[in-house]
Amino acid sequence: MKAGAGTKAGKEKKAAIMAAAERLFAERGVAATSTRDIARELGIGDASLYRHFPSKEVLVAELFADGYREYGRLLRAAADGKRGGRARLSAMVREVCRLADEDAARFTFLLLAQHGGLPTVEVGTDSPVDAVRACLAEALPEADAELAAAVAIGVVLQAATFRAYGRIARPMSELAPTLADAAWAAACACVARTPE
Amino acid sequence: MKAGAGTKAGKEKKAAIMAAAERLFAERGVAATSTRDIARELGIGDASLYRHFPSKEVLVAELFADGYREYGRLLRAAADGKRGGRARLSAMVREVCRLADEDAARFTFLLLAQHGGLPTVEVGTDSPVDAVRACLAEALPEADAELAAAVAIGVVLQAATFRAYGRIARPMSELAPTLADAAWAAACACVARTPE
Amino acid sequence: MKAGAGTKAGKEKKAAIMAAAERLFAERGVAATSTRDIARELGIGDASLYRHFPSKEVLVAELFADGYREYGRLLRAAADGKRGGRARLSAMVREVCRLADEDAARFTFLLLAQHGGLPTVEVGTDSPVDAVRACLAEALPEADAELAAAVAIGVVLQAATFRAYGRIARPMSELAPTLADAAWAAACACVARTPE
Amino acid sequence: MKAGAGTKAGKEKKAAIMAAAERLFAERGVAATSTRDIARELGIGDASLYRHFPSKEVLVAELFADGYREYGRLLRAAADGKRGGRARLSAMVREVCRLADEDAARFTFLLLAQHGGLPTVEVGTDSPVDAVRACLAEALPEADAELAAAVAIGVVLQAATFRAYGRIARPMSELAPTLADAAWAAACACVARTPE
DNA sequence: TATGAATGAGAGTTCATTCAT
DNA sequence: TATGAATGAACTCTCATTCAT
Repeated sequence: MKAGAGTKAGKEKKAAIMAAAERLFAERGVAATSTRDIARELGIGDASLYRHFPSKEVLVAELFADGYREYGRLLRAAADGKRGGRARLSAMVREVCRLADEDAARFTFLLLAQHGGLPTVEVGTDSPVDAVRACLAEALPEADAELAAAVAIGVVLQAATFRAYGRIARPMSELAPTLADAAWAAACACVARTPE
Repeated sequence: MKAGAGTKAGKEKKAAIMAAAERLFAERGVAATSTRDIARELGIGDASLYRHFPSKEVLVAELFADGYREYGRLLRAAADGKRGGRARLSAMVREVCRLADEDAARFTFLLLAQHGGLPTVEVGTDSPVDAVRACLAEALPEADAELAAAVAIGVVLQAATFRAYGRIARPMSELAPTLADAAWAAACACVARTPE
Repeated sequence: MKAGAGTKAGKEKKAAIMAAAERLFAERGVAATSTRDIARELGIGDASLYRHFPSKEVLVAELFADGYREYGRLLRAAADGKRGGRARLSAMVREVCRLADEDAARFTFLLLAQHGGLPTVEVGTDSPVDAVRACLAEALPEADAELAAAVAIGVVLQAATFRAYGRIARPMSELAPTLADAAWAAACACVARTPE
Repeated sequence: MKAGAGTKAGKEKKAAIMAAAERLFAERGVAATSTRDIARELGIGDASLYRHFPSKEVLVAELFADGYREYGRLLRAAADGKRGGRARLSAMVREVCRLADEDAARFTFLLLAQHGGLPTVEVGTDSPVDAVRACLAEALPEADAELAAAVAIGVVLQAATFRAYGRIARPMSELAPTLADAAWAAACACVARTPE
């Protein structure tokens, strides 16, 4: 049997490693999580990781790139059926809040954690950030798209950060309508500004 | 009597260490900066840091607490003369943008970097976050103060993050008016559910 | 019945492994060549080597013993028809030079590389070293045979080493006549103490 | 006290490390000697080595470069007073034999061991090899200097190798006169050859 | 006070080898 | 038979910290 790279069992193991790593990275940060920590979490030897990933750096990068792309896809999908910038942004915000609630580890790792500059990762225009930017660029053509995206995203992420620090108790999904309004309002404020 | 930890020379040295550490922490992150890096930056021996700080953790905590308190003070001072929530928030945003432009290292270290959960730091109610929260709690008594603070802060910090990643080129101070409007609009959206 | 270790296909595989290993060992040294390197070179799985060899050490030993014996046989064969010590040594030198040119990897592995003391290998009196020693012992009965063999061999091997390091450009075969004279002269100097 | 790099005690320690490393490298080879082995030999922690050398590679390189240069110097010094190529070569051979007997570890490390290609080391024309080459180039201007050096050096080094393997029992110094004759004879054989 | 030296713990990674399939 | 997965041991090297001077 000359199976290329990755038996079924192998792929499952790889997925298990990624899941465990993601959880630990979200909890403690990438730098504070050792490869041994990840292995111990899975009950395997530390050297076994290296059958599935050539290095910790690649593991982090792959994890990040995969998740980031997936998030971008989900946001675009959420906005897909909606008409009007406000409704589309609203759908995206709702989706983000759902993701934050349903898989907190992944959300934290992807959007709140610091990965040390991520010099390796290049996601192109698949990212959730770009999904928001594209939405707002279309809806508010007179606004600085980058800035509008920044403020809209900031609204949601900072709420999530407050939640992570325990300053906010309610689940994100409950906050979604309010955050959607706030994000839209903030984005709108980026229009019709005569540069002083 | 040689320069001691309590003397003028001692204090200067301590300040120099803090400044160098802050710069390196902002550039590479706390975890990626070793005590030796800091010492080398200053041209002193690696053990000399321990004349002024009992541990790296304390250095980080002190740096953070000092800066955080100072930022809180500055924000409150900026808002002091103003009347009305909107004007007060606006002044705070302007001040934050000025700080971001004038000492990027400190700003990045205090507001953008992650310090690994910061479990040691306890700033009480002196923090810039609480300054914003207090301002909005007074101005928008019907809003969830914590949430309003989160969205207003998120607006500004995410813009700064985009700038740090090179997505936004203009200095923060130029963006300040827009960000002030956006922050206020976002905070207002946290009141009731009637779209303004 | 699939190809087994004793079948024709099995023997071919084993030979392929030995050839690849020899090349890599010569290029990088034994210690710097991993079993995985060898497997990858052949496009087979890392565990497959162990179908043919019980350990890396045995692979090295077998490779060395085989080659060494073969070299001894070839040297003896080269000298076989010749009369007189000088002619016999000359033929051996020529043969060694031919071997160096024709299969540099094998030559380097067998005669220039160090294998870490080679404690496992025991070639008895089949070795090329002993072939030279026997030749000189017969031709120069008054000389210390071991020493005479050493100097004669050193003449040729050091030339090959210089070639390996790029200090000598011409192929060994071109140097063979000169090296034969030099080796003979050196061996003769091991007789008595009367300068020839 | 702002001593540049290296207290007196520090320099002694560095020398001790180099001596221990040299001995182990000679005994087992560079690859088979771990940094921990060296540290254990000295009764210090493994991390302590890194206060004196930035890496194992640098330790090896420094050791090699230092010793090689020293050997070159000694060979040139040994030949200095002598007149005539033969006498000069003879003095060099005697000196090499003395070095082999007096500090076998260093001799083995420098001249017999394999350091893995030594890509880092660049000794220029200070090396013992070049000392021999220069001597022979002057004495035998019609010979290919590189080849003459190779054969002369091979004579001595292969004798030393035989000794290292236990094939020769007498100390090198006893063999020196014979080896000097043999080396000179071999070098002379590189003259007056009409390239066939 | 300031420093070079020292160090135990631990990092990421590689290795030869075993094992289940 | 051939293989991907697994692994314990070992590797080089870094870190925050302590200590003698």
